[in-house]
Amino acid sequence: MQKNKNNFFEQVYEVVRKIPEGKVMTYGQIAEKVGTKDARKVGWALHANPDGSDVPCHRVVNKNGRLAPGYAFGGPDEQKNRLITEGIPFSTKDKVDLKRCSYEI
DNA sequence: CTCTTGACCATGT
DNA sequence: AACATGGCCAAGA
Repeated sequence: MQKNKNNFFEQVYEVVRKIPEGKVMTYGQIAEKVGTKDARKVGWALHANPDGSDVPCHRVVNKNGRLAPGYAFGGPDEQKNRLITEGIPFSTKDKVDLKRCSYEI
């Protein structure tokens, strides 16, 4: 067993990994779930996260339903495309319909 | 240890 | 709606 020096990462990854298909989670929500109030840490954790692994970062959006333009893995188009492919409803062209896909804890 | 940056959030103008 | 500021917290240089 390894020492969870990055327990925060582990928790974030775990939560994000558990997001079902067709649902998205906000940074603030994940932040609370991992026991913090700072959504920034969540965003930082995902950025420091080994993308392409088991963490579907594209299912993680901010509170405004906004994605991460320019800082995502391949661009907002890619993320949007993925979300649509996963079956995520969109409220607008660049925003996710949190009313329909908010995954509650 | 100090300073800067950051995939956020809330409020004010 | 867009821009600016403050807050919180952790990592990188």
